[in-house]
Amino acid sequence: MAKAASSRSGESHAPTMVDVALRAGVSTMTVSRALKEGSRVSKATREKILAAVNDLGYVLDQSAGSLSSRKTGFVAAIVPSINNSNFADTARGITDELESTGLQLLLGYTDYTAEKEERLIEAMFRRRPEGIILTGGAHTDRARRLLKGAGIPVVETWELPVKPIDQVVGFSNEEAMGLLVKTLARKGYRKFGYIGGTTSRDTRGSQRREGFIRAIEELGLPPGRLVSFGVPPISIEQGGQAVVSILERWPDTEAVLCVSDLSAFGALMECKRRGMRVPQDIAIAGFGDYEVAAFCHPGITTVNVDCYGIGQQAARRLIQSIRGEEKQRRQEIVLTGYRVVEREST
Amino acid sequence: MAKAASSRSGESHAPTMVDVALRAGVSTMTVSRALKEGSRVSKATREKILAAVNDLGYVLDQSAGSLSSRKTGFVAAIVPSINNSNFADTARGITDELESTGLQLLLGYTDYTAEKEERLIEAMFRRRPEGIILTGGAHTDRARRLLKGAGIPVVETWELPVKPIDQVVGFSNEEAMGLLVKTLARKGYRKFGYIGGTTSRDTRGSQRREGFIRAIEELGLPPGRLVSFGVPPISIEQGGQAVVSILERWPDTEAVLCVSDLSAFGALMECKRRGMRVPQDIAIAGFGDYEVAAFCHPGITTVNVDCYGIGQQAARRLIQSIRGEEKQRRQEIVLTGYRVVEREST
DNA sequence: CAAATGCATGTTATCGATACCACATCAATA
DNA sequence: TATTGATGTGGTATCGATAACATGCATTTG
Repeated sequence: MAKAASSRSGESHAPTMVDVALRAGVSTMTVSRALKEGSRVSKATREKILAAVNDLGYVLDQSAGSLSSRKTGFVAAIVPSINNSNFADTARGITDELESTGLQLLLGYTDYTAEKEERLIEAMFRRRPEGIILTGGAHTDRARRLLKGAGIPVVETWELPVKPIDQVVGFSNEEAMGLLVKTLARKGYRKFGYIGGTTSRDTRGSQRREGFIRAIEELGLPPGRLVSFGVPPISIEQGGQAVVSILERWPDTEAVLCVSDLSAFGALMECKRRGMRVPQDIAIAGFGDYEVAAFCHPGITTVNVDCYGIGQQAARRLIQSIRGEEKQRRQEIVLTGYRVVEREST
Repeated sequence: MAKAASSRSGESHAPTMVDVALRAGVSTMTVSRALKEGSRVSKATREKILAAVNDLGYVLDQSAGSLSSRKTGFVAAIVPSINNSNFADTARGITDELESTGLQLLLGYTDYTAEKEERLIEAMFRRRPEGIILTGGAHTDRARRLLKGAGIPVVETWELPVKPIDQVVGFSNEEAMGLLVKTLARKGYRKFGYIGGTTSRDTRGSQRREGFIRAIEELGLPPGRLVSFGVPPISIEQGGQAVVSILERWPDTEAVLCVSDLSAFGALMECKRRGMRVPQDIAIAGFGDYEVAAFCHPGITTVNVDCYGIGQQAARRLIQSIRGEEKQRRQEIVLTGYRVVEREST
């Protein structure tokens, strides 16, 4: 009645390290070492083991490994949306940077809500990631508590939070938008409109809006004409609707700045559809330097942000903190670059 | 000299289920049940336990749980690129569909190479996913072997592989492109150009190209003028270069079809930059119905694909196979819809 | 030549949770 | 009253790997 010997090759369950060890005639410990980089196993033994692994089609079980070694090999990253090519670039930067380290990315998106972020953080923490990368500095109280209590490095990206949790890799959206206003003001534009929401959901958007307002003030220009449409992210279509709304209320508007290139593109296309000349009748600028901004006609003036680099650097800092002696110099802020790219739309 | 009792509250390590159990005055088994949906624990006990969980800031460790229950709660998905909004939509569909089930997505991208896909599959299998969703049917031999040997449901998406591994959720790219050709032929276009690569890297692209060629033949039209530029994915910029190349070699081309809306958009903008009228001087059509195609001016005629639905359905089938009695009717093929969307560019 | 060192490998005890079975209650039924 | 069944809870073994320590053998060194 006893359970039949599990060494029977006919068994249907997936092979474990024990099976490999038996077949190679060594202990599981040696198998474990042979499959790990930089452990010392004699060449002959390693070959025997690799042959056994191959024969059996064995695949290491990292769940078991991480329980034992107390290292999961996971890194968590949370972005507002993966349909946004800016954030997709950041995710790519993270993934590429992690690739060589053997760390694996757990990626989630919040749809721009702090509540979903909180739920994601909680779900991901059940996987015991060794570090986490977040977009922005707006989190629920509970999320903050979780993040601080987890004892893992945290990197906030894409902006400069007032109260950073740990490390930061980003730039001032306010300054960046201010720079764009100043650049256009220098070209002679004076009556500015702005398309972009106020909601707390998109903190980077709000910061850009603030930057716009402040720059207008500082330059002593006529007050900006602000319009917001829908919930973030503002789509191409909404950009088109918004520019119409601006032009109806303030027909003398000379330049319209948008929270992102997508809304700028929508505005641009709507203007062309209406037979307006850009930039002669109205100038349009965006933010983010999406691919579409460079290749549409006319090209859209925008602010280029190093999206991929943000991901790369965030991952790099995380890896350092994970690998490092943990007594790492935390609290560091890495500023990433941005620059205004002038094109034909202004 | 003995190790001090580990029940000391001053301990720095993260709390485990034992800590929660001690604090709530129950066994770990009861804690485990209390934290799991649909297990029977008395209301009073559950509240005690949840209070303890809260006090200690306890977070369940799923690595440990999955080792014990032999269920990891992971689903793997592999797409060619996450910077492509079509595939991002599919990833969104998968994630959204998984959300309510407690399954978590492991997402990876191949950069359109089968080798990277193989490496990803191997890396992901170390996490013992309960199912896997792939894009396309082109895999290395080793990848096929891994996939078949894993004993988990596999869903191939976005096309109809000749030799499916398991389940399929997709459509015929060949037919879809053929339909586009026929639609335009019906409008009177006869001299067609095509922009899109031949490489085996992008199998969907190759299938669309085949569909183009075959439809031209079937309709008895003058042979198509084919141009391919660079490695996939063909960018906006390359679309612009390609259309120039077509017009130089075959100035009388009436309509240009592109492997995707991105190249179509590039072609469109390049034409406008050169002062050509679309569609009067040349008609342009794309594939994929990206947001940009709908809102650029003129709007681009294209083939709408249910990207999000592909992800949703793939995830649904996977969930059924995972939850189901495993003796599920496998080998099923789900056809997802597509339709030609005619806009001003043709 | 004995002692010391280094390398390759094996042994044992976990990591943190859950499956499985056992058992004590208590209410409903014959 | 005895029997049955439903319910809530606990005890123990175990999932598959690795850390930490132990061991055996070969090589070096004074």
